[in-house]
This record gives sequence, structure tokens and C-alpha cells, in this order.
Amino acid sequence: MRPVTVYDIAREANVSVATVSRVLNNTAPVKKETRERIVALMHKYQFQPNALARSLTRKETGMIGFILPDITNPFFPEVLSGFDYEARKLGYTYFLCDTISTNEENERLYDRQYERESQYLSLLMEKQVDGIVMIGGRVDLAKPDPELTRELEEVAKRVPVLLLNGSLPKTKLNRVSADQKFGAELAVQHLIDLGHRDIAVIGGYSKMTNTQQRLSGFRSAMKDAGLAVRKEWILTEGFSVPKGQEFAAKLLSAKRRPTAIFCMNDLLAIGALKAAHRAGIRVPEELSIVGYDDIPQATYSIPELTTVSLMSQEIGRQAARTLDKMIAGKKVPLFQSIMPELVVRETTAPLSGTNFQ
Amino acid sequence: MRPVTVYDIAREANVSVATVSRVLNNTAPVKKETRERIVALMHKYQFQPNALARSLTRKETGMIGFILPDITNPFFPEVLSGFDYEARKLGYTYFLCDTISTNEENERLYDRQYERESQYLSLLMEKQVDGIVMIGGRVDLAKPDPELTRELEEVAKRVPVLLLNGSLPKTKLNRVSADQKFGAELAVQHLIDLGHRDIAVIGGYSKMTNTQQRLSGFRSAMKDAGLAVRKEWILTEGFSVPKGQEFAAKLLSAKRRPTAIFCMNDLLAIGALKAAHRAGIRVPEELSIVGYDDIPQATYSIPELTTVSLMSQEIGRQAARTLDKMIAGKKVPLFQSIMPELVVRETTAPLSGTNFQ
DNA sequence: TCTATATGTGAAACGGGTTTCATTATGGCT
DNA sequence: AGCCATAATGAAACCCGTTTCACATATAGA
Repeated sequence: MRPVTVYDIAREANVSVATVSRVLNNTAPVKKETRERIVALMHKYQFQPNALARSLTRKETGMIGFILPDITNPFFPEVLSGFDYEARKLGYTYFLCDTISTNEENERLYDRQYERESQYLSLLMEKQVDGIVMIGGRVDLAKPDPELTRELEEVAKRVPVLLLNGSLPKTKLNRVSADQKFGAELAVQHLIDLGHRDIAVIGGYSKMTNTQQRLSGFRSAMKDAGLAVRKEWILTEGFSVPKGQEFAAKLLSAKRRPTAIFCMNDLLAIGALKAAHRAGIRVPEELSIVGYDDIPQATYSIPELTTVSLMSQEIGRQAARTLDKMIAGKKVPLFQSIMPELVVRETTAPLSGTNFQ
Repeated sequence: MRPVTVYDIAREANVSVATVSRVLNNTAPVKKETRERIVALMHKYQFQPNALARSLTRKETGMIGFILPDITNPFFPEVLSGFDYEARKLGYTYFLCDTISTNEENERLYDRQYERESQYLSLLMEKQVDGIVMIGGRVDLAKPDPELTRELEEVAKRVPVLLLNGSLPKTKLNRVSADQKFGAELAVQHLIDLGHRDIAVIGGYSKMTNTQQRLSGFRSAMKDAGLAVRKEWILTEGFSVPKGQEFAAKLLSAKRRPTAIFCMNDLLAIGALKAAHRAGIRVPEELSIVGYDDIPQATYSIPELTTVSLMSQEIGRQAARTLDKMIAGKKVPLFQSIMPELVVRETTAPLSGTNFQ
């Protein structure tokens, strides 16, 4: 059962395909009577224009590639859903490109991930996407392999590319990112306002831009308050719940322990919560914890997480809007910053014994 | 900067486009020397074949449409990641079609959702996808609007359609689903084995197939054990954390309260956990809770959830494999069942005072 | 009445590949 | 030497829309 084409319609309507195309796209006036005849036939046969053929001539597909590192990490569905919302309104459809790559022990293989990104980049170009948005992976690297960056720049010459929540230093690639440093300052300042002086920070990967920026926010907030940062209270290399639990357990079992922990994401904070629970330390009475990202799960825990909202949905929305403009050839700012917001819930409280509020 | 085409390559290599196509696809022997000349040019110009043009003639795109109700619900990323894993290996790329539709109060609008599904169905056909997989939405309806079903059947005539985790009664549409009844039996039987006799069940939507099936599993397990099911201990219409909290709070504040709650998904279970905590009831000592789905978050809670794993990743993988076969025109079973597994963690314990084990 | 402009339409080229069919060159075998 | 299978290649058609260009007709303004 061959699908019906404009030719079929044209033949039966006794017109040329050009006319059919015209009613299809409203691109030139068609006599009312002719139009009706054609429309009727289209309905009769449930005609559906072949998007491939259309895109081939139009040189636009309405398709976008969305490259992310791991859909299973609840942060990404959040930004994706914001992106989806806006992209749909703008008439785009998108390929989801997950670059996660794990070995048997379910550990992340970074090199494979970058390789996947490259494969997807090239695949998406073949598919003639109108634009590409990329989050995580190489985009997060503070010192990216020049080769990886070069490739991205090469792609960006041919099709609009938008980087989310990262920063490739020294490149001219468009970005929309949360202000990570500001977000960290927000979190740490909150802790300081509550009277905490012994603040630890856990998680992140030292090679990632966002980690470095958050760390820098942490340091600057501490410095402004005249507080010392203790090197042994900065535990990095990890972003998962188990890692958070591990880090926090280490912190909490030491002779001297912090009264507050700033976690590089909510997953870590949830892990920290578990560690505190295991250690019999009450949150927030004896230990304040603040997370980062404000994923939905932040409200699932007991107590609910105080955290920094990166406005993940908003990042996604902004991404869609910006990419659309880039595709349309409009000018957009090279860099757009989204301001995080502090969400105070139940895991933070004034330092016990004091009453700063 | 017009992208280079086979014509450009052909001209410079002094061959016809047919020959270029042949080296591109290895579809007929080409003299070694000629081949090398062409390959060299391809590299020189970083030639990337236009997938649209290719698909137009080949009548296959390597594209799949994946329709789901809400990527923000952690169950779906699990399924999706399994699907992604396998689909990528098989050389497919897929459009993510999220049909969620909410009003200002962030409430789900079902009718709009079905409408979205229809839009996507038609859009995907225009895009010439090789196949469609669909999960949630109308697929979950026990008594679907005949019109919705008819549409699906119409689509399935033109392109392979695979339904996940649902059942449209009386249709000949291919499906792969977890055995929901069996899963529920597993959960309830576990509770019964622990000595519980007063078992409540919360969540789900009474109009959904999976809810009905799980309920039927619950009932059959209760009946086999000679236990009565109390109508006021079956609270439905909801799948979220707040709903779980609400349902559980109601249950726990009654004069007579259950000693165990079977939740229709993990989100509800997390909500129940919160309600118990608020009510000062210890889990699992005073109340056992079992969830359903085994989303990653099931291990984030304190205590960790005992739950029924639907093998979500496995469902996704199976979907990809099956759809691939359907696309290839191979025969596949109309219905494939995936067996859930019970995952015992920390929210269930023997009924206090007894020691059944 | 005669341009000027808008309306209505078709033929043909185009987009960038693949595939069929025909043709020539080549090698192996009797 | 003669024949056949295979290698190697090109011309042209095809996939299914869109777009350009040309042309005919109609309407309006001068």
C-alpha cells in the first residue's frame, strides 16, 4: 500500500503538483473551487506529505539534536522537559542523544562518552538537524581536549550549536548557563547566616567547570565571612547518592566534624542524609545540609532538602528559544546567564546553641 | 558554504555519482584505485551524505518515535535508557515525544494528552519514522475511547507500532508488558509471608489497565491467603508523592489501621514513608511498605524501599529488539511478557509481635 | 481602450542521494 | 580462440516534495 503523494492528488484533481503544493503551503492564491477539490482529495486519502522530501528542498527539517550525558540522572529530564515545552511550541521535534557509557560495574566511562558525543554530532549533521543543543560531557570540562573543542567549533560552523550549563573556555560557542558561582554563594551564605562556621563541601568532579565555579563560590562566600576553609573538608570526585553517603560518612566520623555540608548536587545531599542517619546524627538539628539542582527528589526525602534551584526547566526553555533564534539567523547573546535561587526547606537550621535568626 | 555532495565528489574524481554511491555503501565492487581516489576526496571535504536524500529513496530512515507521557517521572527515563542502549546498537535514532500537558496548577490534563499523542502519531508518520513505540497515555486505558484505538490501528497499518506496559483490549497491536498482576502478587505475598493480615493498597488510577491488573493481583493473593480485603483500604486516583502522603495519612489516622501498605508505585511509597514519619509511626517496625517499579529513587529513601522491579530497563531493551524485528518484517509474538521481581530492602519486616519467618 | 497589477496555473528544474539497466573490460576455463 | 561469469562503470530514472519561470486570464485604474 504505497502512500499517496502530491502526484496522486494532482492527477485525480486534474491539476499540476505545483498547485497541490500551493494549497498545502498556502504559498500562492488558488481558486477556491480548485482548492476545495484538492482539500477534499487530501482528506479522502488521508494524505500526509513526506517530510523528508519537503526538508530536502527546503533545507530545513524542524529537527533538533539534544545531546545529554544520562537521562537517568533526574537533573536532565528537568531541563529536557523545559526544552520540550518550548521546542514543541516552536514546531521542533528532537532526537534524544544519550551519551552514557558504562562498563559491567556500571561505572561511567568518560572517554567512551566523548566518543559517543562525536558520533552523535556527526550523525545529527547527516540527519540535517536544524540545530544542536548539548549539555554535560565535554561541555563540562574545564580544560577540554583541544581536539574535542575544535570538533565542536567545526560543527558550529555548519549548524547552530548551543551549550548548556557548561563553558568551553576560549571558544566562541553560544551558551546558556546557570550562574554556578552565584548559586554556591547563595547556598553557603545561607549556612553562614544560620551561624555555621564549620562548613564542608562534597562532590563534583575537579575537572569540571561547574564544580570549579561552585567551589569558587564557596570560597568567596567563606572569605567574605572571614571563615577558614579546611582542605580536608572538601571532598570531590563524585555526583551520586552512594558517593554522597561515602563522603559524608567520612566527614562525620572524623574527630572534628563540620556542622554543615554543602553538597554539589541533590543526589549527594540525599546520600549525606543517609550517612547522617546511619551515624545517628539528626538533620537539621545537629547537621545542616544543603543540596544543589533542586531536582524533584529534593522534596521526597525526610526531611526535605534545602537546595539551590538551578531553574532547570527555565534553562531548557531558554535553550529552545535561543536555538530557535539562532536557526532563524537572528542575533543572540553569546552567553546567557540564569540566576539560581535558594530554596529553603527542612535540612538547614540555625547552628544549635545559637539563635542567629 | 554549500555542503559537498556526491556530485562534487564525482566530478572531482572523474567518475559518475553512481560510483560514488557504490563506495559509500559498498553495494558493488569498485576498482581499488578508483575507490581510494574517492575515499580520499571524501575525507578531504569531510563529506557527509545527506540522510534525507538517502532515506527518501531507500524508504527507511533509521528513525523511531518514542511517545511517553512524562519524562519527568523517573520510571520513564529507566525504560528509555534501556531502549536507548539497544536502539543505538541497532543503528536507530529516535524522536522523544513527551505528551505531558499541564495547566497552571501543574495538574495533568488527560484529554490534552491524548490529543498530543494523536498529533505526534501524525507528525511521526510525516517524518517517515521506521517505527513507533508508545508507553502510557491511551495505552494505559482499560476502556479506551474507540476512536483513539482506531487511530492507533490505522497508524499500525502503515508503520510498526509497539505498545509498552499497557493493553488495549480487543486489538491486534503488538505489546511488551510487565506482568502487572504477577508483580502485585509478588508484593502482597511477601507481606503475607511476613505475617501481615491487614494490608491496604494505595494509588493508581482506576481507569488504567495496569492499576486494574495490579489490583487483581492484590485481590488474588489476599484470597489465596484467605484474607479479607477492606474496601476502605483501597485508595486510588493518584501516582505522585503528595498523593501517597495523602492516602497514607488518611489510612494511618483511622481508628483501625493497616499494618502494611502496598503502593502502586515507588513515588506513592515515598509519600507513604513521609506520612508515617509525620505520624510518628516507625517503618518497618510498625508499618511495612512496599512500592512498585523500583526506580532509582527507591534506594534514596531512609529506609530504602522494598519494591517490585518491573525490569524497566529490560522492557526498554526488549522493545527496541522487538521493534527492530517488526521493521525488518520478521514475525514477533503479539504479546511479550516481562516478569517482575521482588526487591526486598528495608521497608518491610515481620509483623511486630509475631515471628513468622 | 489600454496599460498595470493581481490571480491562477502548469512545465520543468531542483534537492541529494540510490538503483536499475546497459555496456565495456577482464579473467578463467575449455 | 571462444565463451561465460564477473568486475567496473555510466546514464538516467526515481524518491516526493518545493520553487522558479513563464504564461494566461481577470480586474482595476487612468
